[in-house]
Amino acid sequence: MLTHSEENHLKCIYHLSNKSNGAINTNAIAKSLETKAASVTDMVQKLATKGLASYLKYKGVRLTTKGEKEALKVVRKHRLWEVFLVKELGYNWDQVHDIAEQLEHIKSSTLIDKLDTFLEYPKFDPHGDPIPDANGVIASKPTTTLNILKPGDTCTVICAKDSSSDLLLFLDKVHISLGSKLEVIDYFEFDGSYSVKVDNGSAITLSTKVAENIFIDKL
Amino acid sequence: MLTHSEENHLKCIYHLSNKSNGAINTNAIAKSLETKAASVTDMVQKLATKGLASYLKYKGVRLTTKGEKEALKVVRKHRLWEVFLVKELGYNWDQVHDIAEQLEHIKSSTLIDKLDTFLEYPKFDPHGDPIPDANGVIASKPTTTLNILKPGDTCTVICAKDSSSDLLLFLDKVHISLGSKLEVIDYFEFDGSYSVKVDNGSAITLSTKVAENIFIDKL
DNA sequence: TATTATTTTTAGCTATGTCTAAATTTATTT
DNA sequence: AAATAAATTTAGACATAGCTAAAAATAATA
Repeated sequence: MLTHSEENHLKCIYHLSNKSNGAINTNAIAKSLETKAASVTDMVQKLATKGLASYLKYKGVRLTTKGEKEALKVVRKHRLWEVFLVKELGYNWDQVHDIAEQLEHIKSSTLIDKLDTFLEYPKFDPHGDPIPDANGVIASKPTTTLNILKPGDTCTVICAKDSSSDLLLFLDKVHISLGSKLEVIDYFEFDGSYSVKVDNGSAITLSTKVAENIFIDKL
Repeated sequence: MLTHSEENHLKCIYHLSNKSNGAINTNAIAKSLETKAASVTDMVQKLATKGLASYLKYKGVRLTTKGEKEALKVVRKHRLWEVFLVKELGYNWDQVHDIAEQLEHIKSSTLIDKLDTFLEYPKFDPHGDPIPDANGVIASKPTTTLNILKPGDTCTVICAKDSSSDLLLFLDKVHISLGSKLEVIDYFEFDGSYSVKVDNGSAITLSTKVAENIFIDKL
């Protein structure tokens, strides 16, 4: 059983490994976790002892397969809880990180899969980051935006490209949220706007600018 | 800010104070928390220093007003999370305690009230224990069962009196769950059975025995 | 009431996880 | 290549929260 601190270090190393390749520096971890290099050294040695990381003095850390598996579990929990907080409890995506940071450490062999089912197996969190499945398989970040769709196409909304509150307010007003199902009814060459049905309801109009800023999952 | 252990001790003292009156023994707390008397002494002294409990050596502890307020916050969190786990995630009421025991320690000034709203302000948890409101006001355990209702009366389901799996299975089959709205349509003198509408759906028949074992909140 | 039993506290130890400061290694620059 | 700078590790400290064993206080019993 891993401690909160061990899980945090694993997750941190996992994230840093995705940004740069090669082993991860003690200092980078310390900065990211807002702790001190000396403390990181201790934890990293502990993770190595447990077979979760490979560590060479002065050279940096990497996760082992086992360590990455554990890191992905934490990432999965964090992102699923974020979906819950935004989709179900009505938080904004910029408010949920600290709470998810705590919820990701809840220990239970069944909880997270039940939550996943409850949320209907979301593939992305409210920031657009992919959610690992129960086996630790993880997709890449979304690249498709609404404006590549043609009339007749359908999709689900993943997240906004930029999280300016102006855009969020607009989306909220037209009842587009995380996971909304959209159907493109029409496209108008004149101004590049779209007519779109939201969750099989009434059709609304979206400007090019809006369409360019909504990440989607094409169906 | 309280630690997990401090919160656990406060909650424990709160619960024991409701069972017996007078100050609470160190030993009773230790037994309840599955720890040792010496450890409890330490924590209790700490709580006293923080103004959360009044403590006299060898005489036992009581919560101060401040301490009881904090205890009630933890109880509120625990029970609301239990409702979430049962009502939303599909756990049985005998499976949720350990998970709620962890969730109750999540720190956030907004989370629990949003959860309360999401769950539509339940008054009782799945074990029938009352949930303190945001101000710490708490009702007493339910005493009313379905069999006191007359045709035309309506109520919401609080919980089952005994949690035998037979009864739970039956209730599940007829789609009666925590928070279901029931309307008594008819009562049959012959066998004491009831005709009841569940959530404004179709009418079903409940035997006297079932009716005697469902705690309700009369509307 | 004196004695024994029980409860509670104190004292001292341990483990975890953090820190600072000093020592060491690695990297950079002249 | 030597000197300096930066990064990393080690050593030693501290706080929290738990424990055991011994001491002290209280309760129960002969």
